[in-house]
Amino acid sequence: MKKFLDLISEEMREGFYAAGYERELGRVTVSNRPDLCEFQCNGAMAGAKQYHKAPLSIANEVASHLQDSRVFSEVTALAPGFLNLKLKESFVSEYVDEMLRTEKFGLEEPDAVRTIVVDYGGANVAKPLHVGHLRPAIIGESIKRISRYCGHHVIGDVHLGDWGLQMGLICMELKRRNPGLPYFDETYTGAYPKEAPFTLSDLSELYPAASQRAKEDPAFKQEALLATVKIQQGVRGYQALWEHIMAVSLPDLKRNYASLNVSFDLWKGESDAKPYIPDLVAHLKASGLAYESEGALVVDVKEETDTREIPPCIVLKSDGAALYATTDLATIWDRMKNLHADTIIYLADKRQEMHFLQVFRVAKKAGIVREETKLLHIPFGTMNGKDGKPFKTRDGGVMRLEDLVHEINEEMYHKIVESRHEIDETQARETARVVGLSAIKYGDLSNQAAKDYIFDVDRFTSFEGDTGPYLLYTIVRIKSILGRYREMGNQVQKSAIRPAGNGLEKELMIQLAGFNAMMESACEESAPHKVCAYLYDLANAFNKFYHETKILSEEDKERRDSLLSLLMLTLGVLETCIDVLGFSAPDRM
RNA sequence: GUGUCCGUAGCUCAGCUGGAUAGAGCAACGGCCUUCUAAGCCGUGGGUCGGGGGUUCGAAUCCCUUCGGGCACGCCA
Repeated sequence: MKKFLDLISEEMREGFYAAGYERELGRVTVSNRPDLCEFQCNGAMAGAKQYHKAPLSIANEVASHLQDSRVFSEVTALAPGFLNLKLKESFVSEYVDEMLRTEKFGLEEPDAVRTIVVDYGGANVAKPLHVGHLRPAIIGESIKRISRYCGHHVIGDVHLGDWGLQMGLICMELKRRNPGLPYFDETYTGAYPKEAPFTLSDLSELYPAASQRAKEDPAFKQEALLATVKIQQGVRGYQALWEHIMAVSLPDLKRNYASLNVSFDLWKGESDAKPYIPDLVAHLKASGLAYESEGALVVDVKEETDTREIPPCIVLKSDGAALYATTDLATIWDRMKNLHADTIIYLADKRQEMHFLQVFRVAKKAGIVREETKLLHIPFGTMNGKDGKPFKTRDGGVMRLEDLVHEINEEMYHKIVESRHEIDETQARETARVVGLSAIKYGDLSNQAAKDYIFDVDRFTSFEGDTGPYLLYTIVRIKSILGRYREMGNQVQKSAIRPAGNGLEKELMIQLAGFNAMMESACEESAPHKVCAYLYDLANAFNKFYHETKILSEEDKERRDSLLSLLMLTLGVLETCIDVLGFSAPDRM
């Protein structure tokens, strides 16, 4: 289906053309004065200069040519040259009626289907997931779902951080505590134990300890760097330890991501890029781009138009070890060769902007990707506490993701039990989980990704106003009406949606009509927060309508059927939107 | 220092390809449940859009400048 606003603009363009002006001036936008009109066109003011005429007289001429429009019920010219528009009830209801009967509510398939790889930005396997991992997981999941819904071929890759210095640090901290372990004995040739010499909670303590020590003790850091090289070279004992770390971490990571309703098509990591590194390095050398500088292998990436100094991208460290840029480049190599990616989207902290700029430039210059391949870094801001400083728990540590989810679920559970005494324990727990997830995800996604944001548990657990639970509540209300209608012995079916019976109904329809345009732009811009804003507006429009309009007690059968169909459409659109955001609604709450 | 992002109501944020009276939510205050879930709806108060210039018929939005903050700037990720 054509987009609603495009249809309206087309009509307006004809108006301009009929009055003797160029069509392009007829662009229509949503009104910013809802008290005056539903839509507006500012083309008369834009065209005033070009035609040497007063904007108001242009507007008047255009308006006079649109008096018998099938789209507009009212076209009013107003000083200094606004065209204020109201739509015909029938035009709106016909569009919405067609949405109800069209696949994906009228969202068209893309002109070109792209293969999009979403890189969730590498949760570190060296430590349990903490609240800092919330954003890439939630935003990445949503971008994946939005793109997929819009018809693209999308592959989500968790891309674990499993090959860097953090692994070497853990090994050395372990060695410091247990020097006798066979992994560190290079003459040892026997089999290594099957069980890891540490548990998950050991791991969560080993890494911060090692990281701290490395800062204070340069010798320790040197050892860790060396250990990292050994891991990368596949030295037996270190390889075995690496496997232990993975074996201990992975189940926990999977469990945590699952609890967020986040899933991946690929569970790859930086280490999976290993096989492509030799080819990559050879290619960079052969192409003449890579050269040795201060012992390291680097590629220049600065460009004429740069407004600042862009340091060269280091491809291999002077000790021969791979680093972040190496594995990222090799991973791009892999994704181009084996996945045939058209677009790669990276979810990573905005502090990594320079890194991605360098990597992307090397990939382009070296022809690892095609000229038209899109490499996109979605930077997100730092998560701060209420004091505006990086978020810490009361005792100064990082808050584990698991604890946050638990805390929110508890809060939701109490709320549910409080309002519905008859509900049984299991059901209340399950509903709490579903509602809690909406609170976390919507709370995160409704903020613009790139900004720093205040992490406030109180805000996440509140359920009034612009929150996930508010949206679910709206959905539950609609489900409840449709359910009641079925209980009365009726079948819910798609009847004709007839022209709106009141202003609030019409506003609801207009909101619904904006669905396809919104979804397309959210996809184009990788902007889940646009879906959130739309969802909130739609839920608002529905709740206002709901408050004024009795549906089941409507006497006129045709009108009642029309209202029920409008409800079905609203429900469908709302559920589609929350689905692409990565959460779902219960039947009751 | 250079670059970059940001500064909008008491708090958290929208709005930024220039448009008419700058919007939500929270918090405060006041209404609405015998009627499809009140996690809702309606209303009141609250703003020099950091400051100053400029472009324009028109600027929160574009340009310049200034102040304040975050972040990044070669072998971490």
